Amino acid sequence: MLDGAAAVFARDGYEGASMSRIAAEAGVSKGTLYNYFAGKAELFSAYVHRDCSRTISLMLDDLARDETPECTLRRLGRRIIEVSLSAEGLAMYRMVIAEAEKFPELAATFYAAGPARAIRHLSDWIGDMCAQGRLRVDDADFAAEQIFGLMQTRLCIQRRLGLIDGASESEIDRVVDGAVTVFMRAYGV
Amino acid sequence: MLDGAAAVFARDGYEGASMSRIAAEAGVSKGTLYNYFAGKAELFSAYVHRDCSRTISLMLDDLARDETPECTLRRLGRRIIEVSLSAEGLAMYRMVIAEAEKFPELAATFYAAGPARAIRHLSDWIGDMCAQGRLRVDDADFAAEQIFGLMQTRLCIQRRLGLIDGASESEIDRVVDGAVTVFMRAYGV
Amino acid sequence: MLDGAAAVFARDGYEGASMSRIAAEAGVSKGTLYNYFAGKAELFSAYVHRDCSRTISLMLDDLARDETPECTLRRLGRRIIEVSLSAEGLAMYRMVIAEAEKFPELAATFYAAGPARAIRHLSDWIGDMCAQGRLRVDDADFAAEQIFGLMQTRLCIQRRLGLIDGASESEIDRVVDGAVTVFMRAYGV
Amino acid sequence: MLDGAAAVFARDGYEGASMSRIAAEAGVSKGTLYNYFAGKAELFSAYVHRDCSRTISLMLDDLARDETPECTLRRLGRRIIEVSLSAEGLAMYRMVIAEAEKFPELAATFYAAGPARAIRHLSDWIGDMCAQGRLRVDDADFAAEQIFGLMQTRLCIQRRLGLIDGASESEIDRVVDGAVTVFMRAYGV
DNA sequence: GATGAATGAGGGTTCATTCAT
DNA sequence: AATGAATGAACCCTCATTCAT
Repeated sequence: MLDGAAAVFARDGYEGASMSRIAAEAGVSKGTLYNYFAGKAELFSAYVHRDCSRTISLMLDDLARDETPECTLRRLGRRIIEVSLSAEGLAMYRMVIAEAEKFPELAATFYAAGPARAIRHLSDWIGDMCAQGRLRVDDADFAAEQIFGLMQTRLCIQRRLGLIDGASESEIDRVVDGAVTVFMRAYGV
Repeated sequence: MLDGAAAVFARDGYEGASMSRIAAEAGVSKGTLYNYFAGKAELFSAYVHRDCSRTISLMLDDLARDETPECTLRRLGRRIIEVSLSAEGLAMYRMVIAEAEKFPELAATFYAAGPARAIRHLSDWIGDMCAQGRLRVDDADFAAEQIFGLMQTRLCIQRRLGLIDGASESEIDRVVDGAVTVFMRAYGV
Repeated sequence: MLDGAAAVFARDGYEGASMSRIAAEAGVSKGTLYNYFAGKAELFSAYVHRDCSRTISLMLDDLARDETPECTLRRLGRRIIEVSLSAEGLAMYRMVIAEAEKFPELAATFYAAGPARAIRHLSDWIGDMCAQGRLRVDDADFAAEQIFGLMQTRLCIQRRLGLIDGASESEIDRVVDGAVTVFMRAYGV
Repeated sequence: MLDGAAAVFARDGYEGASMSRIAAEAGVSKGTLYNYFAGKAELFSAYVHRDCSRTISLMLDDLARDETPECTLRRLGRRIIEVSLSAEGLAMYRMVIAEAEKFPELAATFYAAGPARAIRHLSDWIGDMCAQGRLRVDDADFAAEQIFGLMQTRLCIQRRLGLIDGASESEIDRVVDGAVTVFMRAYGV
């Protein structure tokens, strides 16, 4: 049922989605939908809560640390970009942004599950690197956000606007390499 | 009439806006609205076309170049952030992102009027600086996008998610200074 | 349009009536209904306001006074009963009673247009009769209400419960005569 | 289970009540409700049948006769008014009146349990009084209905319309005394 | 015997759109 | 050129009812 909601919400957005279509997509009756969720808003909320972390957490799984700083940055950067470009990540971003005024709590959830987690992860890692004398950073949080910003360049912007449908490995690498280069020049020892 | 549309679309989004409310806001009848615009989609399109450049072009006006590179970067960076945080800029971004699938042409228009213009401007400036030997940059376009990305950090992300309602001068300066510092360390001579 | 509402409300009651049926009965679309009335409640209110006085005011028109007290009482009594037994009067009574909690204002309107008017009329007339020395009444208002109560006997009660569908002239006369007899014995000089 | 139905029906009326709320109020599942009652109509019917006499029979209990006629009339009159003003009596009256068309049998039940019983009781008593030479009445049934009508004055009407929420002892006494006075003047020896 | 998940028809309401005036 | 009355499809949601467990 949440899967049906996911499909329709992702395709039509919150306002554009109709409970009828969601019910049809889920293979249940409208009545059943309302037996499980108090209304459209609650269904939307449940869907975002479930898929937010599910989708975005792919970003941070299995990130080993025993590598060179550049390697770690590259791997994480690629993940960030891949998630941002994925159909699910894109749909989630669009909907949460569009309905942020109406569902402030969902926006907070999205931020915590996605950007905030990635940034915190990066920040911790930067702290480690500094302690090991491999980076020189004053404000680790801020530097982490900068990496994040550098990754959201070109591809992510254009994808969100529907100007591109995806990106090749080499295009992603180009962005990642550029970001890592800038970062290391700025903060490397 | 487009002013009425602007007010309602910005407040309610595309799906949430109703032709009735727009007509009321504009002080004309629904019939008149339809005499000038074929339908809601076309009205939306006309509104975005007009306000896109109008809002976003504030970003680039009066940007003199006879300063130090840091000064120029700072001024432009502040502009970018201010527009992104402004009510109009935010509303436009949300709507265009949300409806990018349905109105691909509007997304292209938005991109051209906003990010693309800023990036081209930056790119040209970077070319000049390189010619003057004050910067060392291989791919000027890419570097320009990186500046843009570094500016969209922290404040812009949170604003789009409704987590903050604005930012103080000093918060903006913090982001701008951080971005300029990283950029100059990476690309300064 | 109010005529359609009247027909459906009278037949199905407020809760039982549907805007669809009213629209069909009125020969307009549901949309048109909502162009004229903000909602079901307002339509109901408009209908009651219009038909309340329209229906009930038949009760008091053309009541000349230059007769014997008995004659006047009889004529008015017959009117009260006739209205109470009429299809319109009955439907109005049922609906207003049923929805009094939800539409207190309508109940007040109904009371003012119907019972209160009849009672005030009677009270004034009783005052005149006392001044002429033809009746001896302490509390004219109260005596008026008593006449009203005496008229609502047997036929009205049974009609409201659907136990009878109407009454013959002689049945009405029986109630009226009984009421007038009791009243005159109690208050006549 | 009938208690739950009683609470909800009395509060929301027949149309306004929902089987879900009744089940919740009764603390059973909707399925169970349908195991015991064929549907909403039958449940309503069962509720009215049970509570009709239960509520209204308070009217006639403990009415001793060994008093003066005025005393007896007063006691019975007070009872009639009290029941009519009570929350239960009022709710029952409203519902039965509103749904009389749809549930003619219930209206008959209500009439038999309430007004008819009171009237028959009064009629019998009037017969006794006549036999004892303390009253002079031609048509005992009709006179009984007149007493009933005289009691339903002022307070009952206004209560049914929601114009008042109850009445003080003295207000009730006023109505009762007035009714008894009229009746005794009309029919006393 | 009791449950509660499932249904689908219908509820009131909104809305983009049309068209005669 | 401007209007506003009219439409009907679609909206979200509620409900009486059924039935496998």
